Formats: sequence, C-alpha cells, structure tokens
Amino acid sequence: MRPTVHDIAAEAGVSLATVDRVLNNRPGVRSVTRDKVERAIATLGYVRDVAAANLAKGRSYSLIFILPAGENSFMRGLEAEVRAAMAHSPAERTEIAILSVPAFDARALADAVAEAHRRRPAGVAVVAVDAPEVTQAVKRLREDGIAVVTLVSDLPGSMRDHFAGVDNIAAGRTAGNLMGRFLGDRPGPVAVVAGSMLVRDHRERLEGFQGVMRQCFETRLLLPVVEGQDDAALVEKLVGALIERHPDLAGIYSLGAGNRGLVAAVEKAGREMKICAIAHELTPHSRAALLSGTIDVLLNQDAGHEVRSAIRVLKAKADGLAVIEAQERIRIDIFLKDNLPIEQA
Amino acid sequence: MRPTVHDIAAEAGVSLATVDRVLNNRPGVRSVTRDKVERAIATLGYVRDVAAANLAKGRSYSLIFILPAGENSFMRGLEAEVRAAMAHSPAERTEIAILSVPAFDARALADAVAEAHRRRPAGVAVVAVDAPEVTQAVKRLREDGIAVVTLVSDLPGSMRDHFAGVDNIAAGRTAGNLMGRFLGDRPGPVAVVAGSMLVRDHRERLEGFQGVMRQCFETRLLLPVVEGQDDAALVEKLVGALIERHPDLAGIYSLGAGNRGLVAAVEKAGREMKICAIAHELTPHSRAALLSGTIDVLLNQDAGHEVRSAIRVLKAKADGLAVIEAQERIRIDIFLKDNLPIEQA
DNA sequence: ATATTTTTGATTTACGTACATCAAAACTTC
DNA sequence: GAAGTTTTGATGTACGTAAATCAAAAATAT
Repeated sequence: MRPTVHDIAAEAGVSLATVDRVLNNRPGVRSVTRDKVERAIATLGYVRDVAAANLAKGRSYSLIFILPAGENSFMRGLEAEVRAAMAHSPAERTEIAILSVPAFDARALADAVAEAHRRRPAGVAVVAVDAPEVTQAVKRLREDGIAVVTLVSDLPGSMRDHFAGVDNIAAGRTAGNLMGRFLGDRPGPVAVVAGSMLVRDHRERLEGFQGVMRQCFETRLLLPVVEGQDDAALVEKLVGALIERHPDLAGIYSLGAGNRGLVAAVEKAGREMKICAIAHELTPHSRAALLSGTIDVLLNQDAGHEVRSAIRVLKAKADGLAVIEAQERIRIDIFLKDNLPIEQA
Repeated sequence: MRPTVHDIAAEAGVSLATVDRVLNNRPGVRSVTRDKVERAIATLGYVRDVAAANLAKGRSYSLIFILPAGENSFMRGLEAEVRAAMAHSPAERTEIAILSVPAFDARALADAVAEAHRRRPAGVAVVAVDAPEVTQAVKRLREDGIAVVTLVSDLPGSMRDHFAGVDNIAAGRTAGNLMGRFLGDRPGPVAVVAGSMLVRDHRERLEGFQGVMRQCFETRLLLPVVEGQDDAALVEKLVGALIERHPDLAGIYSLGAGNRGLVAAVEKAGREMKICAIAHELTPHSRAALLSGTIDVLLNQDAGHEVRSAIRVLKAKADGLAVIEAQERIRIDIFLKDNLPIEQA
C-alpha cells in the first residue's frame, strides 16, 4: 500500500494536523518540524492522492475560452472541442464558458479579454491577435493572478503562462521542405496565400516557409504573399488571379484558412494535377481535396489536443503547479492521402 | 452541483442501499424498482464520481508488459516509457511488471505469455510475434477473463481486446508515396530492408509500401526485400551489399530497426546525398541521421502514447468498460529535419 | 393463513485528504 | 516567572461512493 498522511505523521513523530499544515503550506510550523515532516515524506515516498484531495476540496475551476467567430472550419472545430470539454466538465470539476469575437479584430479581442477579466475566472484561453491593446489586456489579467494560455496563435510579451499550439515556424519550414522536394526540377514559381499578417501564427509559417525555400531551393521563384483573410470567396478570387497571371505556377502554399476557395480556383482552372498544393488544417473540405489529389499535403494541428492541453495547463497554473512543457507540446501532423485517419462521426 | 447517489435515492423514492444495488448491479432488486432507479439516474443526469468510487474501492490493477529484449532502440524506448508509467503507478492505482523475452522468438514469447497467465494479472500488454503458439497462449489468457492488448505489432485471431499501435499498412503507403514523390524522375531502383517477416507490423508496412509503389510509381524498380533482423551489424552488411550491387540505387526504405547499420553503410559508400532513405522510429541515432541528411524522412510511432493508451485500455477492459477506439488511435508521425521535436532529457 | 423467500430500508464503516476548532504545550519577551 | 506569542496536538466533519450487516417489509409458495 502506498503511504498516507497518517504514515507520515507516525514516521515524523508529529500529529496529523501538522502534516496537513506542511502539505498545504499553512502557517504555524517551525522550520525544524517542517524539515522532519519533509524528510518523512521523502523517505516514505509519499505522493498525495489527487483523487481523494479533489474529492475533499470539491473545488471547481472556472475557465473562459475566447475564440474567433466566422465560418473558418478549423475555428469551428476548435469550438466544438471546447464544447465537448464542457460536456465532460462535471467530471473534470471545470466550468467553461465561451466568448466569441470577430476574427482579426484586435480591438474587439481586447474588449473580450477585459470582459473575461470582469468575470474573474481561474483561467482564460485566448486565440490571440498580435496587437498592443491585446497584449496589454492579457497583461492585466496576469497581474490579477488569472492564468492565461494562448491558443493556436501566440502573444509573446504578454506574460501569458503558456502557449497551446504548434511551432509555426517549424510548420512553415516543413511545408517549404516538402514543396521543394515534391517539385524537384519542375519549373515554375510558387505562390503563398496567407490569412492575415496580423496573427502571429501566419507570420511565423511564412517566415519558416520562405526561410527553407531561400536556403535549400534558392532557384525557385517565390511570388509575393497574398492575404485572403481566411475567407473562401476572397481566397478563390486571389488564387484565380495568380493562376491566370502565372500559367506556369508550380506550387501553392496556403498557410491560412479558406481552403474551399483554393480548391475551387485550382479545380476551375483544371490544374489540380499540375500544381503542388500544400495547405493547413484537416477539415471536411480539405480532406476531400487531399483524397481527390487537388491538395497534396495537409499540415494539421489537432484542435482536440490543443483544447485539452490548454485546460490541463490552466488548471495546473490556477493551482500554482508547474507544467511539464514537453508533455504539453502539440505536434504538427503531416497528412498525405495515405495516412489520413478514418473520418469520425 | 452534480447529482449524487443521495439525490437519486430521493428522486426514485428508494433507499441508498437500493441505489447502490442498481449502480453496481448487485442482486436482489425487482425489475420495477430497478427501472425506477434507472429513470431517476437518467432524469437527473447522474454520472458516477470516478474519483470517489476509486477511493472507496481502493482497488488496484495489476498489469504485465511483455517486451522484446535486445538493443533495438525503439524497444528500449518503449521499455523506458513503461518504467515511467510504473513510477506514476501509485497515483494511477496500477501495479506494472515487465517480462523480457528474446526478439522474434515465438516459442519464448508463448512461454512468457503463459508465465504472465500464471501470475493472474488484471491485464497483459504484449509486443506480439505472429505465430500460432503465441495466438493460442493469448487466447487462453482471454478465456480466463484477463484483458489483453497487443502493442506495436498486432495478433489478429487471438481475440485480443485491443491493438495499441499504428496502422502499419498506412505507414508503408505513406513511405511509398513520399519515396515516389521525392525521387521524381530520378532513375534507379529502390530497396526495402525489413527486420523480420515473422512480425506482422513489418509485413504490413511492406504490403503498404509495395502497394503504393506498384500503383502510383509503376515504372520504379523495386528490389526484393532483405531481412536484417533489426540488427545493426547485419543491416549494415546487407545494405552495403545492396549499394555495391546497384550503384544507381535511388532509394532505401528501412521498415524495421537497426538504422545505425543503414546509416553506416550509406555513409561509408559516400552516397548519403544521393540515396533517398526513409526509415522508422525516432531514436538518438536516427535523429542525428535525419539532421545530417543521410535519412530523409522518419516515420515514427510515439512509444509513450502507445504505452499510456495500452494502460488506459487494459484498465477499462478489466472493469468491463467500453473503449472509445477513435480516442485510442495512435497516429503516424512524419518527421523531416524541419519539424523534429526538441530533444528531451 | 402460515411459512418461506425475496426485496428493500436503515445504518455503519471505510477510502485519503482538506479544513476548522479548541486546547495544550512550547517557545519568547520583558 | 508572568504574560504573551507561536507552535503543535487532538478531534471532528466533510467529500461521494462502496460494501457490509441486520431488521423490516413485501412478495410468493404451501
């Protein structure tokens, strides 16, 4: 049997109350006594029974998720994952609320953060837009002792506790490497379609992609990046124009959302087998395009993992516990049509 | 507050004892009463507080992991993950033991399974060798009500409860797709190095790889597969011979272990930049080779995920609970040098 | 109707921790 | 050494469930 608080009390020759005071660092214990207890804990290898502890305190964590609105499939999937977590919340002793804000709107986001602040939750998860007013609002949260995790897109300098998302520079580099190798000696320029340079994840992907292309495939012409605002209709127009202007277009890297538009434009031009298309995020549409061959590679971040990691981290931070960063790393999934997971219901 | 057993008793108009009888299906409840209670459970949306339940029963699960011995880095990593799980075992109410057996030895493995059987654990996880005596031994475990999960390599027809590993056919197809695309129009044949056709995961990877190569890259010559027994020295010899016999060798798919040998042979021949090498499993050696460029792609299965999934499933099965298969799927990681995770301590 | 069996209720203890209260003891300080 | 302060002990209740016991009630059989 694993040791309990009683065993520690016996081993240390103190009372249960004192052990409790040490374990939950309550005041009123001499440092000599504290040492005795801590030694007993170490020699017995005591670990707190988390289940029993949670049962006893019966506390619950209130968390707020701030997510962008709009019809971006990935974000809707993310929201679905948050709602799934809400469904389990009684079992996890969490109370989760969602705040929805317009995409790419720093002002609205800063307001939402302030609103979250007013509600005084234990923690906040936010898909960040990289702007000073947002940074300030997040800083204020932190100064008030509220845990903050950035989700999907980071916000350095905001003192956020943790970033739950992928390494977007690595993602961009990976896309660049695959693009370069897939194209081989085939001639023609490569286009990049982003959502908006206002969000850090897009900027970082671009940086990684351009870095690898310039470094390892320096003969390949890179067209200037166009911004599609993660909007399918706009992306379709932009990509259509690109294809028209560059009949020899060899590849497209779409590092944001709005892939419906990308697919529509490429297929309308009848160039689905000629253009190497690399895009982000597995959605019903992008999955279909990968299977049909219009998209060649999908880079993906698992929204479910990100949400669950964010919740774990927020709970830990709210308790003042350390987070094992390595365990919370979100990996970049690379999907070809051959390793696509079975579709889920 | 979420409802408790007391609330159910009140709602159903029965005593706590009766609720307990229904919840833990103990005998001695009329079906009318049972229905009443079940209706109360449904209307209140009661869910058992697992933490409290575990605390109350104070049960612990004894599990046995049967792993191959030898210096295969992946298997050693797997064992390290099991030991890591053992370290947390007090908190998880599990007692894990490891049985080590010679690799690719069906007879020894069947004996080990029988030994595990004798110890009457709640569950067994086994890296399977696909042979009739192993299948039989596993069947006997299952007939005795012991939960069984196959790990890394599956054993269909053994009535195992679950397979904790990747879809190896998809892994092989992915390797094939990448090999075909990376080579493009470059001439030269492609070689395949396996560990042993005795284990199902290697057979399946081969099947997937050959399938894609024949189907999508039909002009590419595929050399007959050679078996390196996951032994670095043997692999080095075999690959060295292959390179010598086929000076125009364009690619090598190493679907088993022993990558140290692969790397050594390719580098000795000075062909690290000419041969496209795709291998499996991220280890210190393969990581170095990926970074240096000798290996172009690494397919990986996360040993930690597999072990933790196996433990979750074994515990669930031991309790007679259902497993959400989709949640336990192990994904195939694809690593290029650009998306390699930071090295861990 | 009585005897017998089955079903239900009431109550208690236990799991390991958290948290609160009050009294007793051990230190300080002057 | 008395008064004050700090530290420690003893004890109890609570969390939500499991599991057991024994008595009471209801159903069934005779």
